[in-house]
Amino acid sequence: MDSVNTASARLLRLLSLLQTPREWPGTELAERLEVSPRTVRRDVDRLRDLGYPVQATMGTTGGYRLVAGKAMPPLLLDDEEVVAIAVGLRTAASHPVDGIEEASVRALAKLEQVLPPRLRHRVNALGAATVSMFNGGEPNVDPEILVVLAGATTVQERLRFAYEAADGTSTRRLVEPCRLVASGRRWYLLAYDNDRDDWRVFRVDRISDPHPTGVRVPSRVPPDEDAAAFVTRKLYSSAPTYEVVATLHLPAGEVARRLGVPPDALQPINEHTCRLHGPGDTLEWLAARLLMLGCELEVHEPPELRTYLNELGTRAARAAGGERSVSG
Amino acid sequence: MDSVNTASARLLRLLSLLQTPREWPGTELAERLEVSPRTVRRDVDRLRDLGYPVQATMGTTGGYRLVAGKAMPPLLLDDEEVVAIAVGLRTAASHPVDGIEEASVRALAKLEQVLPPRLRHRVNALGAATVSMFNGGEPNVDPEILVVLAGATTVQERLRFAYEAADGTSTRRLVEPCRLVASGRRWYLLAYDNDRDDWRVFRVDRISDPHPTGVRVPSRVPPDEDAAAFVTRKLYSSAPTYEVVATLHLPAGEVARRLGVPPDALQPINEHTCRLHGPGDTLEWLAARLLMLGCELEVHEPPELRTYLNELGTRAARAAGGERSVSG
DNA sequence: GTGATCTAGGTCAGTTCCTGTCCTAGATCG
DNA sequence: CGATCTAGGACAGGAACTGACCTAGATCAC
Repeated sequence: MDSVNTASARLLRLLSLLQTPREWPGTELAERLEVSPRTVRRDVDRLRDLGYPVQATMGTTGGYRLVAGKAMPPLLLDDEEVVAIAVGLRTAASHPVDGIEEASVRALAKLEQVLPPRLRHRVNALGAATVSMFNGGEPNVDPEILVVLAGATTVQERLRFAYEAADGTSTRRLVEPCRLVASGRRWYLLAYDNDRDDWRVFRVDRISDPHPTGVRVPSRVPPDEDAAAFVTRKLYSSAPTYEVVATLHLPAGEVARRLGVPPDALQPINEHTCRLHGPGDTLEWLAARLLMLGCELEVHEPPELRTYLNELGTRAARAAGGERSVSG
Repeated sequence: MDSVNTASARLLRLLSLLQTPREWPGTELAERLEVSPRTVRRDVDRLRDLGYPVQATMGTTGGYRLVAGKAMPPLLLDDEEVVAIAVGLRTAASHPVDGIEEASVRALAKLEQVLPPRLRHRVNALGAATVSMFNGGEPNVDPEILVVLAGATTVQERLRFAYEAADGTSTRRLVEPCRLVASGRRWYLLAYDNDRDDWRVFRVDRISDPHPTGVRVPSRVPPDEDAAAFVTRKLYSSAPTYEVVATLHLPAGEVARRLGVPPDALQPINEHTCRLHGPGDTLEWLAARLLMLGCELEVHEPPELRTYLNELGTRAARAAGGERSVSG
């Protein structure tokens, strides 16, 4: 049957077994792999030579197990685990608030490339239902599109897509993608626009129907050393970004832990109060983050946030039935 | 140098190359792997025999690439991708709102077992700062603890930990873990308490300092067929869980898409209005989800949510400087 | 259409490497 | 102290791998 390539296939199966969080006696491994215990010992040696540290404990209750080493071994995952990882990566990519956005998308691209269709369906079904609480009216980034863009960027392949401008008009673009950058809660694509013969920054949530042309192009030198800096520079002129100043009636340490902001964004005022000073992307996001701290606070800047909080407050009061409650 | 085990190691390297989102001509693969092109073709055949579909395109621009097949190939990830996955899984495990909580934790356990120390540090540094917006006063679940519990559960290994009861008193427990269950936004451990000689349900966020004893115990038959059902039954008597009834001034389809609730939780009232009827775990969570829809709404049940919304509304208004603005 | 470039795969000989069966040594636990 | 496990050397037969050379078929650029 599948008796092909016995040695390599066995090594992979052995790796898969050893990744289970338990100890495997050599005899049991020999049974499972249908070889002699001596061969198991040799296989373990082979894995060690490959750089994967197999720890062995001696004595009656001993056995083998894979432990943390210098390099990551190939991950052998079952269906459900793969789905869990894919869903996690999708939400992480849709809500870039970390420092690993590009890596998330790369990993997602790598994973989706080899994701069996049945698992892809499950991921889609689950992903649609997830963490949609963030997009308070904001258009969300489609992970599928991100994956396509990331692929085209790493391969340096010409790309065609439809782009909806701020005024609602839609145009078709032909670009050479350079880098995918996350800023705040949004994704941006830095690319050279072949029709306009200049560098452009595209908001990914306005890109639809991306289509790799298959044409690979030589790497064009980006306009600036740091792509992220270029995107930021290009964007601060047009996209609204808010600079928040607020007084929070909560210890600075507590706020730092809960909001995960850099330490220089917080100035302690006294033991129970501190001042927050940092950037924000959307009003909804800012308001939710601040209110869910659960403490008293005063927002000083920007005025738009104060307006929004006022509106949110009245809406919450109306939702609670401030005027008249519903009859039963 | 590392010329050990040429065939197997080469297969893994080939897999790693083919997982990159690009096309690899056979000659280039031969160069990279330092074998003849004929051997590359044979290696590709081997991979195909192992079940990993290598797609080949012919012609001048042709080449090999790994595509989606029936089974997942071993994932070969670089450092940053691993960190991204680990962070994504941690947040997913801390906020179980999907249907794949157990799989997330299993995958996380598998990954953390072999995570090199330097990567572990990066994951810790990033994970601490992430998505802390959710825990509006609620104690958060420590992913590390989840991983330990999951490991002990799958291995059926006795476990010792400190447990803080609702009244604040802390006791040490010795249990045989049976299953880890996610319900709402919380994690629960179903286990047989060896001291009390009975089944108990522990809230994971109240468990600290878990310690596997290394003693493996035969699988005890759980009290009920379905562990989740048992946990639910045990919990509904003590833990507060809310049943929400609300009218939302937004089309039912839009709400379903944004909230990700099951279809039977929504009844369309008219074209622009629908009624939501579903469970919720904490008031903060419910309020945030509903308010971030951005639409007008009325909450009918539970009364606690209406009280909370009222309080939130006044707090938002105060934050906006409803009475008097700050002097400049 | 023609040629270039790529995948696909058969055959064959030399050689490497793998495997199972012995064996002994050392560590650990009850 | 004995049982149980890992660790690893020696050896012989056999399986499998590799490179070289060959032809066939598909695709694309010119």
